[in-house]
Amino acid sequence: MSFAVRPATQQLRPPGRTIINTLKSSTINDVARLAGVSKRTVSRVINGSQAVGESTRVKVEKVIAELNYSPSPQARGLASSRSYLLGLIYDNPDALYLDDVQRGVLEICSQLGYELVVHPCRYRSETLVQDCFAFINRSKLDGVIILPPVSELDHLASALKQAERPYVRLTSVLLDETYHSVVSDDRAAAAEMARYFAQLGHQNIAFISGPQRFKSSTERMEGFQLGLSAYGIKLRPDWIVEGNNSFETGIECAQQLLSGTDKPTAIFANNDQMAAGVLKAAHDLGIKVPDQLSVAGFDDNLLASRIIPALTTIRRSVRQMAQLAATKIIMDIEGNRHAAGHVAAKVAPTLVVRESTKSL
Amino acid sequence: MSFAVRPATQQLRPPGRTIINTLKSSTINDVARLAGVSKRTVSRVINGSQAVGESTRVKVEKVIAELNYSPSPQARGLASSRSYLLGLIYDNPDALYLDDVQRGVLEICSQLGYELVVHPCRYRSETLVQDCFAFINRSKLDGVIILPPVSELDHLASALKQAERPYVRLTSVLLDETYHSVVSDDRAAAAEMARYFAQLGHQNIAFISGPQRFKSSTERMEGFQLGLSAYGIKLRPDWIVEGNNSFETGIECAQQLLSGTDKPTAIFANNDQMAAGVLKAAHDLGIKVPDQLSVAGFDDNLLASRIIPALTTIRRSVRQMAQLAATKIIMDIEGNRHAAGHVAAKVAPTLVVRESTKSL
DNA sequence: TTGTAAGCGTTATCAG
DNA sequence: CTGATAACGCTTACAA
Repeated sequence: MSFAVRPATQQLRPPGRTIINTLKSSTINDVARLAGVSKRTVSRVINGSQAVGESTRVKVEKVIAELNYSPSPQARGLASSRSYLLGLIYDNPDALYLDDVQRGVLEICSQLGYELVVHPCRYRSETLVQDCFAFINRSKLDGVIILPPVSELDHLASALKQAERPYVRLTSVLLDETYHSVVSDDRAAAAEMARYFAQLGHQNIAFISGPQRFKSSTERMEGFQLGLSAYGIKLRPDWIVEGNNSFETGIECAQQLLSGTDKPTAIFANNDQMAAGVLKAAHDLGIKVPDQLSVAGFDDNLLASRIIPALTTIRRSVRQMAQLAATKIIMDIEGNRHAAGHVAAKVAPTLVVRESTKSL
Repeated sequence: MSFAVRPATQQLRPPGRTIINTLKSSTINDVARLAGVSKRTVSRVINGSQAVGESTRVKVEKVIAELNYSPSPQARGLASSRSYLLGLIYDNPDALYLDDVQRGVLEICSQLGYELVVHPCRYRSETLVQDCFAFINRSKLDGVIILPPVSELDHLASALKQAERPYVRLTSVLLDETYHSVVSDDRAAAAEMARYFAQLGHQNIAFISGPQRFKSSTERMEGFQLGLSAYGIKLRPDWIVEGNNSFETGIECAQQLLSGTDKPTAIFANNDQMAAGVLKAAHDLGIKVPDQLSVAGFDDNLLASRIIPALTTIRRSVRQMAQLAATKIIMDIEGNRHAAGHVAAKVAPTLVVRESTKSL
């Protein structure tokens, strides 16, 4: 059977037509028929098999392009038990972080033909593991990317490992093989903040930590303490208070810290939300920031640059971490675990100095 | 062939085992075999067909529960050309809004057995429609939910309509059939803000609009003007300035508004981001908010309650809108377009008074 | 290098 | 009310 090749003058058609063509998708059979080869050969071309003659490949690719053909992920999945779907598992109150992650992951996904399915869940749920597996199985996800703090749950990870389901965890300390991990070095970042505070001349420094059950919290706290100790500064135990990362607890912790007779001259909070709470409390107490009190946060979320005074904070390149995670997981899915292990696993956050800190 | 029904004493097993069971999912054939009926009958039960004997149904359901069986969406999709996947199309700079939407949609999705696939896109792209269709076709999405401002693009909607692909648009004015729409009444909300300003005694009022190409911007502006006119107040033309909804343009617009000799005593901005910019500009100019200037925004995003002074603003129940959208689209997908048209299509935003406004 | 045929787990058709 | 049997669009042994 022979076909006249349609000239590429599609511009002349009404735009609606093109769209409809795109909509009613053709199948592998159409391609095979038009190219005068077997299904199997088309399949080989689609999957980039080496065992295809150059001229055959060109011919098939041409037909594919003409037909605007793209294989059905459903049929593909059914036949090969893959779905070309990645899952994103999180229980994250920070919408900004989440959005960054999604964009980063999607940049890679769309290049490699995967889609992203989102799944908020409850970190503290008894049935978290079951929930996640139900999610994964329901849509036969090829793999999942897990965001903190859920990513810190070792029992989830080991269940995934046991089930041989590819996964990558975004964490703030290495908890798993490098092909399962992308970590932001929160410890080093907090140490850098300590150094900055010390060089500003602060001695009386307070720290508002996040929940101690989160690794990210302990990493930041320890990094901060370590950094300070290099300058011979030690945090007073009563100037270490714990919040839950919310704006409200930031206010409460700050009130506690700033109510005594001797007050700290600088406060480092575990995240920007709480730092914003500190700003609020200080404002209400009539304490001027940064003149009487320096304040810093962690995350560099939207708030940080909008608030008055703008927050000195730590910026993590969440987007980049997400890209790395997506790259790794797709490599793993496609049988390249070894290579995935060699993709960068650690991202260094950076200090962003704004208006909320000042030398003594 | 006959099978002893396994007693339901799964609790006795080690928990790991349960998970693995859950992972390796059984098929419709297993269910059919164990229940001693045909595949077809199991399929009927799954899909809630009426044409199944009560005793048969019970028997099958029992086996399904025991096996923890759930049908493969891939196979289902292949056979029935449905994917049980919903798409979310947006080009939204506001991560908070996006997160709210996702949560709202997912609450409904998970109840009804659908998953959500996300797709950021570029509002201004020439190839937007093609991009969206490629996205839809690639994963054979059952339908899409479109967020503003992309949702305002009529050519996208009509292409979708022509292709008979279910969709729902979240907009700020009714642009489509009610089964294709969930709208937040921004006009009424802005009018309420006007009333509030007027009752506070303000006469010299300025407005920072969003881009006039967005319906949401024109709706809010017209609503505000209408509300004001009820009190005999008219906006001075030079006190209507246009920003692009960013913090930065909020600053610029405010500088312009506040640099003259006679200044407005109140500024209403099209969104919270710009209102935050106004706060910043006022602060830098030494103008006290709310003592010398009242400021209000729109959205009630995270920023609004964290900033100092906390912003008076308009809260939209985004979550609820998202739920309605998901409900409608699933009804439409499942052939119940008529019912979808009768689900509430309009959500009323509400005024939230905080610290940034004050009576004259 | 290429093709044939047998699934993958559902739903749909059409009898009974 | 129930059950064979043929799709659905693709991959994968197994040949050729």
